[in-house]
Amino acid sequence: MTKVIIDDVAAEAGVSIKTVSRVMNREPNVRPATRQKVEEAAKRLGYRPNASARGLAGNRSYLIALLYDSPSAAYLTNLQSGVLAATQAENYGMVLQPCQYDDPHLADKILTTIRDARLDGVVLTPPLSDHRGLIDSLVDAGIPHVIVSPPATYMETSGGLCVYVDDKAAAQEMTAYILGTGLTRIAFIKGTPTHGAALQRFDGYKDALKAAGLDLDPELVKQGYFDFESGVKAAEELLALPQPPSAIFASNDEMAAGVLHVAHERGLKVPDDVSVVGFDDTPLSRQIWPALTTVRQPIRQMGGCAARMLISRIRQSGDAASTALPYELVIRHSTGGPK
Amino acid sequence: MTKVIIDDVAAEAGVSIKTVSRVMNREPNVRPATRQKVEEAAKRLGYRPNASARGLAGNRSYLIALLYDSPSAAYLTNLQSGVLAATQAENYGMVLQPCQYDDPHLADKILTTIRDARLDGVVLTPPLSDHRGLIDSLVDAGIPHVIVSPPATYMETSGGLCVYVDDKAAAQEMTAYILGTGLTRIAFIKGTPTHGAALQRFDGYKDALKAAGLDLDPELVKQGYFDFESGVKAAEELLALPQPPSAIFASNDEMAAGVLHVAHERGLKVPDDVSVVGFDDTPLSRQIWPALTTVRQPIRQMGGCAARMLISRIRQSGDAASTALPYELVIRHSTGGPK
DNA sequence: CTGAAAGCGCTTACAG
DNA sequence: CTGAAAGCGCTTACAG
Repeated sequence: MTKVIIDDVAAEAGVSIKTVSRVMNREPNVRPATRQKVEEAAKRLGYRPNASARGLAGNRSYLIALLYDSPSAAYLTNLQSGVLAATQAENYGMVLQPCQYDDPHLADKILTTIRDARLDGVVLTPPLSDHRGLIDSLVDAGIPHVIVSPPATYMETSGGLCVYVDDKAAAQEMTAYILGTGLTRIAFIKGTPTHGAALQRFDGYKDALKAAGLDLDPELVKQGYFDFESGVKAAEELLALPQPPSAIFASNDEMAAGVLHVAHERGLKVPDDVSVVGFDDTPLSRQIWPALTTVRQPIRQMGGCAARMLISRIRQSGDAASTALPYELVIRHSTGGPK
Repeated sequence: MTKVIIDDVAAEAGVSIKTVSRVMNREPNVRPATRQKVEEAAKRLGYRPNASARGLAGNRSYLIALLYDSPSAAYLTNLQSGVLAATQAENYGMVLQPCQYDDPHLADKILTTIRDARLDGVVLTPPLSDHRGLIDSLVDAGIPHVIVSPPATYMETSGGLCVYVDDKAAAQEMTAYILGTGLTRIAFIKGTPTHGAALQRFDGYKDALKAAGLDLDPELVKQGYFDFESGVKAAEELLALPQPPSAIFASNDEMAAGVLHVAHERGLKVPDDVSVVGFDDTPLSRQIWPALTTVRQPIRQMGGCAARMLISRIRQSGDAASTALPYELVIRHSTGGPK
């Protein structure tokens, strides 16, 4: 119960406190035998480094911030939980930083916050992942950062660290699945245009049509904004067409929920009259009726991966590289064919 | 850009650093004029206290922890956002602490975490709000804490700090509303039995029936556990009854979503064949079809209130008292009557 | 109501 | 690969 400090561990291991410090911070240049001796002593004593002392002496916080602007609650909590777990395993802490994408001074404010709180690095999440001004400021200021679901152009033009899912391949595969159920008149509801993933999903849809030898019918493509309301609006237009689609692929679950809403109001049976597909596999997709066919992204793992990459970059361990994580098609009851 | 420290503020205000410290920590015994002088100097210089230095010198973290065990994502993010805002306004920080209700060593683990991280206090959220062992440990160890939605018995028997909504009155009012639409055969799906709010909601339902001169029909009351699945199960039993209910009041939105699911599968029209009501006003309640009539709790405000009460208790400012926040009936399309 | 001194437990340079 | 000294920016006692 009585608190254990670095001197205790040093005494127990028979080394100086500086060596204990090296081990706790995973610094190189410690003999394996010494490292092990220190780790055992720390464990035996139940030593936990004092975060405040570390922060004060090192002029930094050992904290990373999760930057977000009102994503869906499910997305945020999953990502958060992944970041938190990874962060604690590395003797780091996580703080939450709500942001406003539209704030013209966003980049300045964030930089100030980072300096004031001596934050070690930040994780950017959609839609902030698309905020070029913010990203550029971070790069210019030399702030370590990792981007979750970056814009397509960013991935190609920079050496920045990113975590993502191959949205294009996922959308292509899902479109192919729908085609496989015998439906060819497939509508698509696009996501927010500035969001990289939105573009990729649309590309995947187009590629699948092309691969099947089908032409893209422009009247079957509607602009949405990743929210329920825009899904409703797009669905109303689509289902009022003289020749309505036999399937609607919405770029995310919330818009798909909007589509279901409109289908129900019009007395349409899903999937008999129209198939509906989403993207994300949020809890919502299981709770609406019928349960939604969708694409699962491993959000929690993406958070963990982002945190580990960021910390490794902060420590200059230098073996961090952008990572693509696997997606998965989840076939439920809003589409025909085998479940 | 160059960092401002307490000495700079002291010099600017013409006082000692100790006085600046008093002002920043809202301590008493500072002449108003002096306080103002310091506050102006701090503002002019853009002074932000160094959290690490405060923590090290004070042997505490100026951090409060939000303790939770997998509540709904919407609930967590809302509460979190309220706590975060209040906390920052008071020069405190917030950390997240996931817990496992069923862990037999939960109380010990939490106490250890609190000591290791020198946490100043904790906010308990459902279902941890009902964990007597945890609460007792916190009380015994003298750890400042605030309970969100406490068990009914706790409120009456202890001087503990709580934030809550009058669940009983809300459920009573909602039941009365359903009765007002002309329906009398109203079923009720209870929530997790150990959860105080679950009991209160059931009490409110019973009181409303009694006030209307109606007898409680035991076969119309089902046990649920605040999750989608248990809502499905309860609804299946209810709707298979020889004389099914004309309305179903689920103790939360997720269970209500389960009820809608079953109703749709059975080809029942909502609200024509059966009215459905939830509790919480999560985003889900707007995204399912038809949009759900429910009760809104001001979750975000509850978080802010809890944080302010906790910090005031930590500072021994001593004017904190348990607080009831207002609820609101949200009438949408899953019930008959005027919208 | 206000202040001068000591010290919290680490990391940073620097040395070897 | 390892260590001795200094100091980070606050708060805590203690004084007056």
